[in-house]
Amino acid sequence: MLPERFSAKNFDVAQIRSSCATCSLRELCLPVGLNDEEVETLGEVIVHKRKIQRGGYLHRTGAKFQALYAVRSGFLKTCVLEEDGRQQVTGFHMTGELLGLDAISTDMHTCDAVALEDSEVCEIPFSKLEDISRTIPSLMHHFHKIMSREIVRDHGIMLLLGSMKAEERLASFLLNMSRRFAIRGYSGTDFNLRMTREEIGSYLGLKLETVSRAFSRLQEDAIITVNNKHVKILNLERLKIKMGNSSCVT
Amino acid sequence: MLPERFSAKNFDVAQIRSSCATCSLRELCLPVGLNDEEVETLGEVIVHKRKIQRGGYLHRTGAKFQALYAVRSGFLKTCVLEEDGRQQVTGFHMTGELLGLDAISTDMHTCDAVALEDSEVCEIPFSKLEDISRTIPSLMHHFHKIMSREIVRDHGIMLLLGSMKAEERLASFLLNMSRRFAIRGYSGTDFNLRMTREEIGSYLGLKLETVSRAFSRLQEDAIITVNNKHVKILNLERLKIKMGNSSCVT
DNA sequence: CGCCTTTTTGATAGCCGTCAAATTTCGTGG
DNA sequence: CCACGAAATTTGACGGCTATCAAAAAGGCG
Repeated sequence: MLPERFSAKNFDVAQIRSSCATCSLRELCLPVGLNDEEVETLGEVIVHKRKIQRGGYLHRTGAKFQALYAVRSGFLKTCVLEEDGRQQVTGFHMTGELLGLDAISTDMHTCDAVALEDSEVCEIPFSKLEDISRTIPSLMHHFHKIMSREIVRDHGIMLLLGSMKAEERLASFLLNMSRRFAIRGYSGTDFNLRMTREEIGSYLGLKLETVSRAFSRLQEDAIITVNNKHVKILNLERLKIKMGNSSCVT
Repeated sequence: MLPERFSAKNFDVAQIRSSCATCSLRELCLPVGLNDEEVETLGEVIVHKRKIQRGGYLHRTGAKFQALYAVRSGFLKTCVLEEDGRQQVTGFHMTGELLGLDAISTDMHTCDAVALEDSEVCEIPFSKLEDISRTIPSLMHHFHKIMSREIVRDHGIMLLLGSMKAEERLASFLLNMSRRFAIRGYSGTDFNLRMTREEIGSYLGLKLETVSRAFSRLQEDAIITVNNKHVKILNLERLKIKMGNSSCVT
């Protein structure tokens, strides 16, 4: 059915399907630590990427769980909704990060995942991932590490929500963003936030006005400059001091 | 070397080592959903239980990760320490629950685990668990569910810490305790808390005085009675209303 | 260019943290 | 078994941080 030029001879099928092998995120994402052959195997079960435009949903609370998603490009948030309409943002997700881990427990997604800018994700059917991880121990182990890392991250946020005040929370948040941008090759001191003050506030357990005031305070102290969503970190060290010496939120 | 009566012929070795097969927690713990043969296999890798007396440490932050622990009896807390001495309790752990999941990510424990009463745990060497889970798909899947459930639980606590006020947090906490006691066959409306007001406060992001006041308030409203660590829930429905209609913390 | 959303900033109120002291409970040793 | 001291709990008074309400300014999208 496919035209001649797409036959296996001329075109690597694995690359059509997912191209883990050639993906620039190979060192950030699920394939970390796998050899070429193993990456190939993994790539074969991953469904071609799916696009979500800004504001669109990757999945909604209650939807049947079938696949994990790896962020290929873009930026997403996950949030749990309360009956009274309030939402709590549980995370922001950048390239190479895995979404949907919460859904394994009940076979249903327990949160909404919304794209904050046009995004692409790779779809990883979970049952297939479990299948092949039986034959690739390093993949299984790495997957366990990813889940564990999510737990550690959540504990860090619990610490933040349970014991920091507004300015410390924001400093912690900015340092976290900074580090994650830097890992991906972007500037860790000059970046654009994709989320609103309200979303930051929801994530940090603060009201949007409080977030705004905390931004202004950090700017008055000449630690950062803020112009709407554009943030420049002028003094990383002092930002770390503002955060307090509490355990780093990963 | 062993006296005759301990030879394999007279005594089931698997039972000496761990007795998953005969453990009363089989339906709460890691073996959920396994058949007899699989439980036997699992039981063979589990190291004989270890006792921790009240106040003792199961593990400390920074300790090398080698095994997960299943609570056999007793009650423990996990907490992360900040440099300035403050501690944030990240969880309370009852029989059948698994500890150490956070340590997989870095091969080091990221929190302290302390027994709040004399406790026993089964030690599950993690590398062996991964080995046998390759041959027992249902064990692997169940393990993934357990990790995922921990993530969902943490998200629930983030919601609590980020958006509830003191009385709602305490109500939520009491309902959670109630449910977990009930699952284990104890009364869900009449129980003794094992932790101090300070530990509850740390878990809920409140100061101990605030926890005490919230207890008093619930008692004034005739929703519960409190005598020190002894709690009776007089009106479950009204306690649920106090919590607000927010998503349940698991 | 104009409308709507987002952000900023101010004023005020309320919840919770802090400090303090009294009371009860618990653990240890006599 | 009782007594003593340390730890935990309760309760009050007060202050500070953040939420709330409000309005103006800035930015984004059609």
